[in-house]
Amino acid sequence: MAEIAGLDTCRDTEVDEDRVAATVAWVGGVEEPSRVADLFRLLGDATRTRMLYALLEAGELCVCDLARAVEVSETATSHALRLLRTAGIVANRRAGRKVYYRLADTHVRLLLDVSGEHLRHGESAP
Amino acid sequence: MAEIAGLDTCRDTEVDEDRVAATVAWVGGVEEPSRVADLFRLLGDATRTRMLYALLEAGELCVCDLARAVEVSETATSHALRLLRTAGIVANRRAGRKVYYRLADTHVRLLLDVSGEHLRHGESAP
DNA sequence: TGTACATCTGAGCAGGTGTTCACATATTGC
DNA sequence: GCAATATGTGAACACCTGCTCAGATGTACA
Repeated sequence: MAEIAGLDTCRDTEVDEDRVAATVAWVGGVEEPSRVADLFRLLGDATRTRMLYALLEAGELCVCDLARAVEVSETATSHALRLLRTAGIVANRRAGRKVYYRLADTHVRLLLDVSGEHLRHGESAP
Repeated sequence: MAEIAGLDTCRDTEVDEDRVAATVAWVGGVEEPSRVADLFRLLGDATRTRMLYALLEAGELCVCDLARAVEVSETATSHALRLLRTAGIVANRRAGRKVYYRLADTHVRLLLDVSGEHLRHGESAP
Protein backbone atom coordinates (compact mmCIF):
# COMPACT_ATOMS: atom_id res chain seq x y z
CA MET A 1 0.00 0.00 0.00
CA ALA A 2 2.51 2.53 -1.20
CA GLU A 3 5.16 2.37 1.48
CA ILE A 4 7.50 5.16 0.57
CA ALA A 5 11.04 3.86 0.30
CA GLY A 6 13.87 5.84 1.81
CA LEU A 7 11.89 7.15 4.71
CA ASP A 8 12.06 4.56 7.44
CA THR A 9 11.10 6.56 10.48
CA CYS A 10 7.67 6.83 12.09
CA ARG A 11 7.26 3.13 12.78
CA ASP A 12 3.66 3.21 13.80
CA THR A 13 1.17 1.39 11.64
CA GLU A 14 -2.07 2.60 13.09
CA VAL A 15 -5.37 3.38 11.48
CA ASP A 16 -4.01 6.46 9.68
CA GLU A 17 -2.16 4.33 7.16
CA ASP A 18 -4.86 4.26 4.53
CA ARG A 19 -5.50 7.95 4.96
CA VAL A 20 -1.82 8.68 4.40
CA ALA A 21 -1.78 6.46 1.35
CA ALA A 22 -4.80 8.19 -0.11
CA THR A 23 -3.33 11.58 0.63
CA VAL A 24 0.04 10.88 -0.94
CA ALA A 25 -1.67 9.53 -4.02
CA TRP A 26 -3.89 12.56 -4.29
CA VAL A 27 -1.17 15.12 -3.65
CA GLY A 28 1.32 13.41 -5.92
CA GLY A 29 -1.06 12.74 -8.75
CA VAL A 30 -2.32 16.26 -9.24
CA GLU A 31 0.04 19.02 -10.34
CA GLU A 32 -2.24 21.70 -8.92
CA PRO A 33 -0.25 22.29 -5.69
CA SER A 34 2.84 23.06 -7.70
CA ARG A 35 1.05 25.48 -10.00
CA VAL A 36 -0.69 27.14 -7.07
CA ALA A 37 2.70 27.56 -5.43
CA ASP A 38 3.99 29.21 -8.60
CA LEU A 39 1.10 31.64 -8.50
CA PHE A 40 1.61 32.41 -4.82
CA ARG A 41 5.33 32.89 -5.31
CA LEU A 42 4.59 35.69 -7.75
CA LEU A 43 2.35 37.36 -5.18
CA GLY A 44 4.89 36.74 -2.43
CA ASP A 45 7.03 39.78 -3.19
CA ALA A 46 6.34 43.12 -1.54
CA THR A 47 7.13 45.12 -4.67
CA ARG A 48 4.80 43.10 -6.88
CA THR A 49 2.07 43.06 -4.25
CA ARG A 50 2.26 46.84 -3.89
CA MET A 51 1.98 47.09 -7.67
CA LEU A 52 -1.17 45.01 -7.60
CA TYR A 53 -2.61 47.14 -4.83
CA ALA A 54 -1.76 50.26 -6.80
CA LEU A 55 -3.50 48.86 -9.87
CA LEU A 56 -6.41 47.80 -7.72
CA GLU A 57 -6.72 51.35 -6.43
CA ALA A 58 -6.00 53.30 -9.61
CA GLY A 59 -7.63 50.89 -12.04
CA GLU A 60 -5.04 51.42 -14.74
CA LEU A 61 -1.51 52.86 -14.73
CA CYS A 62 1.36 53.19 -17.19
CA VAL A 63 4.76 51.81 -16.26
CA CYS A 64 6.33 55.11 -15.27
CA ASP A 65 3.40 56.16 -13.09
CA LEU A 66 3.24 52.73 -11.49
CA ALA A 67 6.96 52.95 -10.79
CA ARG A 68 6.45 56.24 -8.99
CA ALA A 69 3.42 54.93 -7.14
CA VAL A 70 5.38 52.07 -5.59
CA GLU A 71 8.64 54.05 -5.46
CA VAL A 72 10.69 51.58 -7.47
CA SER A 73 12.84 52.11 -10.55
CA GLU A 74 11.11 51.80 -13.90
CA THR A 75 13.40 48.96 -14.88
CA ALA A 76 12.47 46.95 -11.82
CA THR A 77 8.84 47.75 -12.52
CA SER A 78 9.14 46.48 -16.05
CA HIS A 79 10.79 43.27 -14.89
CA ALA A 80 8.08 42.69 -12.30
CA LEU A 81 5.29 43.43 -14.76
CA ARG A 82 6.73 40.94 -17.20
CA LEU A 83 6.43 38.18 -14.63
CA LEU A 84 2.90 39.20 -13.70
CA ARG A 85 1.88 39.51 -17.34
CA THR A 86 3.29 36.11 -18.28
CA ALA A 87 1.34 34.56 -15.43
CA GLY A 88 -1.85 36.24 -16.61
CA ILE A 89 -2.20 38.29 -13.45
CA VAL A 90 -2.09 41.65 -15.19
CA ALA A 91 -2.98 42.73 -18.72
CA ASN A 92 -1.60 45.60 -20.74
CA ARG A 93 -2.84 48.04 -23.35
CA ARG A 94 -0.68 50.22 -25.55
CA ALA A 95 -1.55 53.92 -25.99
CA GLY A 96 1.09 55.82 -27.91
CA ARG A 97 4.46 55.31 -26.32
CA LYS A 98 2.91 54.36 -23.03
CA VAL A 99 1.71 50.94 -21.95
CA TYR A 100 -1.09 50.83 -19.43
CA TYR A 101 -1.40 47.89 -17.07
CA ARG A 102 -4.43 46.64 -15.17
CA LEU A 103 -5.45 43.58 -13.14
CA ALA A 104 -6.30 40.76 -15.51
CA ASP A 105 -9.27 39.15 -13.79
CA THR A 106 -11.35 39.26 -10.64
CA HIS A 107 -9.59 36.32 -9.03
CA VAL A 108 -6.60 38.46 -8.14
CA ARG A 109 -8.75 40.99 -6.35
CA LEU A 110 -10.45 38.15 -4.52
CA LEU A 111 -7.09 36.73 -3.45
CA LEU A 112 -6.01 40.09 -2.09
CA ASP A 113 -9.31 40.50 -0.28
CA VAL A 114 -9.23 37.06 1.30
CA SER A 115 -5.60 37.57 2.35
CA GLY A 116 -6.41 40.88 3.97
CA GLU A 117 -9.32 39.23 5.70
CA HIS A 118 -7.03 36.51 7.02
CA LEU A 119 -4.55 39.07 8.35
CA ARG A 120 -7.23 41.20 9.97
CA HIS A 121 -8.98 38.35 11.74
CA GLY A 122 -5.70 36.72 12.67
CA GLU A 123 -6.10 33.03 13.40
CA SER A 124 -9.71 32.37 14.25
CA ALA A 125 -11.93 29.32 14.47
CA PRO A 126 -11.37 26.35 12.18
CA MET B 1 1.93 67.20 -4.55
CA ALA B 2 4.39 64.55 -3.44
CA GLU B 3 6.94 64.53 -6.25
CA ILE B 4 9.09 61.55 -5.51
CA ALA B 5 12.74 62.55 -5.42
CA GLY B 6 15.32 60.43 -7.17
CA LEU B 7 13.02 59.31 -9.94
CA ASP B 8 13.09 61.95 -12.60
CA THR B 9 11.91 60.02 -15.65
CA CYS B 10 8.44 59.93 -17.13
CA ARG B 11 8.17 63.63 -17.82
CA ASP B 12 4.52 63.76 -18.68
CA THR B 13 2.28 65.76 -16.40
CA GLU B 14 -1.10 64.79 -17.67
CA VAL B 15 -4.37 64.24 -15.90
CA ASP B 16 -3.11 61.08 -14.18
CA GLU B 17 -1.00 63.05 -11.75
CA ASP B 18 -3.54 63.27 -8.99
CA ARG B 19 -4.40 59.64 -9.37
CA VAL B 20 -0.75 58.70 -9.01
CA ALA B 21 -0.39 60.89 -5.96
CA ALA B 22 -3.42 59.35 -4.33
CA THR B 23 -2.20 55.87 -5.17
CA VAL B 24 1.29 56.38 -3.81
CA ALA B 25 -0.14 57.80 -0.62
CA TRP B 26 -2.49 54.91 -0.22
CA VAL B 27 0.03 52.20 -1.03
CA GLY B 28 2.75 53.78 1.07
CA GLY B 29 0.60 54.56 4.05
CA VAL B 30 -0.85 51.13 4.56
CA GLU B 31 1.38 48.23 5.52
CA GLU B 32 -1.12 45.68 4.25
CA PRO B 33 0.63 44.98 0.91
CA SER B 34 3.79 44.02 2.73
CA ARG B 35 1.98 41.71 5.14
CA VAL B 36 -0.01 40.17 2.32
CA ALA B 37 3.24 39.54 0.48
CA ASP B 38 4.63 37.82 3.56
CA LEU B 39 1.60 35.57 3.65
CA PHE B 40 1.84 34.74 -0.05
CA ARG B 41 5.57 34.08 0.22
CA LEU B 42 4.82 31.33 2.73
CA LEU B 43 2.33 29.79 0.30
CA GLY B 44 4.72 30.25 -2.60
CA ASP B 45 6.69 27.08 -1.99
CA ALA B 46 5.70 23.79 -3.58
CA THR B 47 6.56 21.74 -0.51
CA ARG B 48 4.51 23.90 1.83
CA THR B 49 1.63 24.11 -0.60
CA ARG B 50 1.56 20.34 -0.95
CA MET B 51 1.50 20.09 2.81
CA LEU B 52 -1.51 22.36 2.94
CA TYR B 53 -3.25 20.34 0.26
CA ALA B 54 -2.46 17.16 2.19
CA LEU B 55 -3.92 18.65 5.37
CA LEU B 56 -6.89 19.90 3.38
CA GLU B 57 -7.49 16.38 2.13
CA ALA B 58 -6.70 14.37 5.26
CA GLY B 59 -8.02 16.88 7.77
CA GLU B 60 -5.32 16.19 10.31
CA LEU B 61 -1.89 14.54 10.10
CA CYS B 62 1.09 14.04 12.39
CA VAL B 63 4.51 15.21 11.25
CA CYS B 64 5.82 11.81 10.19
CA ASP B 65 2.71 10.95 8.19
CA LEU B 66 2.67 14.38 6.60
CA ALA B 67 6.31 13.94 5.67
CA ARG B 68 5.48 10.69 3.91
CA ALA B 69 2.43 12.19 2.25
CA VAL B 70 4.46 14.92 0.57
CA GLU B 71 7.58 12.74 0.25
CA VAL B 72 9.89 15.10 2.13
CA SER B 73 12.19 14.43 5.07
CA GLU B 74 10.70 14.84 8.53
CA THR B 75 13.20 17.56 9.34
CA ALA B 76 12.22 19.62 6.34
CA THR B 77 8.59 19.03 7.25
CA SER B 78 9.19 20.27 10.77
CA HIS B 79 10.93 23.38 9.49
CA ALA B 80 8.12 24.12 7.06
CA LEU B 81 5.45 23.54 9.69
CA ARG B 82 7.17 25.94 12.04
CA LEU B 83 6.88 28.73 9.47
CA LEU B 84 3.25 27.90 8.75
CA ARG B 85 2.43 27.66 12.46
CA THR B 86 4.12 30.97 13.29
CA ALA B 87 2.08 32.63 10.56
CA GLY B 88 -1.12 31.15 11.93
CA ILE B 89 -1.79 29.12 8.81
CA VAL B 90 -1.76 25.75 10.57
CA ALA B 91 -2.51 24.74 14.14
CA ASN B 92 -1.18 21.77 16.09
CA ARG B 93 -2.39 19.41 18.79
CA ARG B 94 -0.25 17.09 20.86
CA ALA B 95 -1.32 13.48 21.37
CA GLY B 96 1.32 11.45 23.17
CA ARG B 97 4.62 11.74 21.34
CA LYS B 98 2.91 12.76 18.15
CA VAL B 99 1.87 16.25 17.14
CA TYR B 100 -1.06 16.54 14.78
CA TYR B 101 -1.33 19.50 12.41
CA ARG B 102 -4.39 20.92 10.70
CA LEU B 103 -5.36 24.03 8.74
CA ALA B 104 -5.88 26.92 11.15
CA ASP B 105 -8.84 28.69 9.58
CA THR B 106 -11.13 28.73 6.59
CA HIS B 107 -9.28 31.56 4.87
CA VAL B 108 -6.50 29.24 3.77
CA ARG B 109 -8.92 26.82 2.14
CA LEU B 110 -10.55 29.78 0.41
CA LEU B 111 -7.18 30.99 -0.88
CA LEU B 112 -6.40 27.56 -2.28
CA ASP B 113 -9.84 27.35 -3.87
CA VAL B 114 -9.64 30.77 -5.48
CA SER B 115 -6.14 30.05 -6.75
CA GLY B 116 -7.21 26.79 -8.30
CA GLU B 117 -10.14 28.61 -9.87
CA HIS B 118 -7.79 31.19 -11.33
CA LEU B 119 -5.55 28.52 -12.80
CA ARG B 120 -8.41 26.52 -14.25
CA HIS B 121 -10.10 29.47 -15.91
CA GLY B 122 -6.81 30.95 -17.02
CA GLU B 123 -7.07 34.65 -17.72
CA SER B 124 -10.67 35.56 -18.38
CA ALA B 125 -12.67 38.75 -18.51
CA PRO B 126 -11.97 41.60 -16.09
C1' DT C 1 15.18 61.30 -40.97
C1' DG C 2 16.64 62.47 -36.39
C1' DT C 3 15.67 63.30 -31.63
C1' DA C 4 13.35 62.52 -27.34
C1' DC C 5 10.57 59.71 -24.63
C1' DA C 6 8.66 55.13 -22.80
C1' DT C 7 9.37 50.55 -22.28
C1' DC C 8 11.78 46.25 -22.71
C1' DT C 9 15.72 43.02 -22.24
C1' DG C 10 20.09 40.47 -20.73
C1' DA C 11 24.08 40.06 -17.72
C1' DG C 12 26.01 40.39 -13.21
C1' DC C 13 25.75 40.49 -8.42
C1' DA C 14 24.09 40.86 -3.36
C1' DG C 15 20.68 38.92 -0.37
C1' DG C 16 17.24 35.65 0.86
C1' DT C 17 15.48 30.76 1.06
C1' DG C 18 15.05 25.61 1.55
C1' DT C 19 17.42 21.60 2.35
C1' DT C 20 20.49 18.47 4.90
C1' DC C 21 23.22 17.16 8.84
C1' DA C 22 24.05 16.66 13.65
C1' DC C 23 22.20 17.28 17.89
C1' DA C 24 18.69 18.66 21.47
C1' DT C 25 14.12 18.08 23.61
C1' DA C 26 9.84 15.53 24.77
C1' DT C 27 7.03 11.59 25.68
C1' DT C 28 6.06 6.61 26.42
C1' DG C 29 7.04 2.00 28.17
C1' DC C 30 10.35 -1.18 30.21
C1' DG D 1 16.36 5.30 35.84
C1' DC D 2 17.11 3.80 30.65
C1' DA D 3 16.01 2.95 25.80
C1' DA D 4 13.09 4.03 21.87
C1' DT D 5 10.21 6.92 19.28
C1' DA D 6 8.59 11.61 17.61
C1' DT D 7 9.46 16.18 16.98
C1' DG D 8 12.11 20.53 17.34
C1' DT D 9 16.36 23.32 16.61
C1' DG D 10 20.70 25.57 14.74
C1' DA D 11 24.49 25.81 11.44
C1' DA D 12 26.28 25.20 6.80
C1' DC D 13 25.57 24.92 2.18
C1' DA D 14 23.75 25.28 -2.63
C1' DC D 15 20.21 27.42 -5.03
C1' DC D 16 17.07 30.90 -6.45
C1' DT D 17 15.36 35.60 -6.79
C1' DG D 18 15.13 40.64 -7.44
C1' DC D 19 17.71 44.57 -8.09
C1' DT D 20 20.85 47.63 -10.87
C1' DC D 21 23.41 48.78 -14.92
C1' DA D 22 24.02 49.18 -19.75
C1' DG D 23 22.03 48.83 -24.00
C1' DA D 24 18.25 47.66 -27.38
C1' DT D 25 13.58 48.27 -29.20
C1' DG D 26 9.46 50.86 -30.18
C1' DT D 27 6.70 55.15 -30.71
C1' DA D 28 5.72 60.16 -31.52
C1' DC D 29 6.77 64.57 -33.29
C1' DA D 30 9.55 68.24 -35.61
